[in-house]
Amino acid sequence: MILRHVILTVLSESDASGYDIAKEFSNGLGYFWSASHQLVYRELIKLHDMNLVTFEVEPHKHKPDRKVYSITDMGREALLEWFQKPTSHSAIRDELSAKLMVCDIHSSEPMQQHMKAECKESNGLLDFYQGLEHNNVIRNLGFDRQLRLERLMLRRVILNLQARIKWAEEVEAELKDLDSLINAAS
Amino acid sequence: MILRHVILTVLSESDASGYDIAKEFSNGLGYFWSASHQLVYRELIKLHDMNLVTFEVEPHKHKPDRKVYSITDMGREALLEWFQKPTSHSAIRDELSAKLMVCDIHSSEPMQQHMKAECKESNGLLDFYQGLEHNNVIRNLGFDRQLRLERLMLRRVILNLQARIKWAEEVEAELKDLDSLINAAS
DNA sequence: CGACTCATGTAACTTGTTACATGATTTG
DNA sequence: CAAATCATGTAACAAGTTACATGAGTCG
Repeated sequence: MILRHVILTVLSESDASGYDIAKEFSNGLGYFWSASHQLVYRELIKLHDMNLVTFEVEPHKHKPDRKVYSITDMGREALLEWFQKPTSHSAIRDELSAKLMVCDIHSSEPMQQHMKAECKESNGLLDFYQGLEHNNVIRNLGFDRQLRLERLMLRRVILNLQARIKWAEEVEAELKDLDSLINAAS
Repeated sequence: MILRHVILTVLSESDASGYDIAKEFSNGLGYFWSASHQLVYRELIKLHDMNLVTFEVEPHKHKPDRKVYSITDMGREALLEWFQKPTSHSAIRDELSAKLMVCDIHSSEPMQQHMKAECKESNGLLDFYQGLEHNNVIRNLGFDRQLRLERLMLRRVILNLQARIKWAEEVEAELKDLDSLINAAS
């Protein structure tokens, strides 16, 4: 549902092949959505069935043919309708909290390891995205709308990572304290 | 995969029917995971096929029979194995960021409305979860392990909601600024 | 007397993952 | 000479949603 609209948004900016779109999920789109190439191809077929996109085959010598997709007027309408419709919170599914619950019946030691790994990984990602943000701010000397929107997307990721790191630190400290009580009692 | 282990964790604490477990997703489990009753029943069948749980039918007069599930030793092993295994970051999928991208080709006005709604909803949830946290802290006069773990789960939700609210505020302010530039130019 | 709770499920569908397949061209 | 890039897909599976079905008991 949402992936379909992400694809329509990409096609609103310029025509593209399934391959091009799939690649974008490793770049800019990857800030907020992920999808494998298989899924992209499947969704493009569905979008075509719904008359929201058309395509033309572009033959290539020495390379596979490309199917270049374009958005239709119906596609543009569908995109606008989705854009204006209220957004509901998606279901929470958090594996680390699920594992935290296991600390009630097992030693919390593995959980402390998970928290260390979470800090390390999230800090690595945070550095990366803050690097992109820094870069974005520098490039945006004028008032480029696209750059400013890109920055807001980066802000989302950054704020989320900071919250994850803070949580991991809190949990690690608290679990250490919990274990020290057990050791003191024994 | 994860739902299966959440169910095993519940059954580690006490035996329960599918109905009981499904109901827990509206209570404590709902802090970090969601699942419909249909899905819970289906997963219980799979867990039974894998010999990770057993069940006994408890007949009831005037009420439907209950299938009461218990975890097996194999189930306990499987749970411990999952608990100790490193956790990978789950794929990012954020509908609001996806809609933000549409602001590049449409008026940002609907997005500002989405941000207002997001603030309102997240603030409502934040109040609710902070109420639970307050309650938890008050009850935890001793050093109850379960209560302290519950509090950590609440911290996850709270930190995440605070990040969401901060982002929504930043986006709303920035989009207003973006629009004022357009109006000033015209 | 209508709605909610208790308690189980089936079935169709959607969304996403993983493994496999093909085959030419470019790069280290 | 192996690996990556370009470019398309099929097929099986896993996970989650939505709609439907049944039927007694309780509460306002």
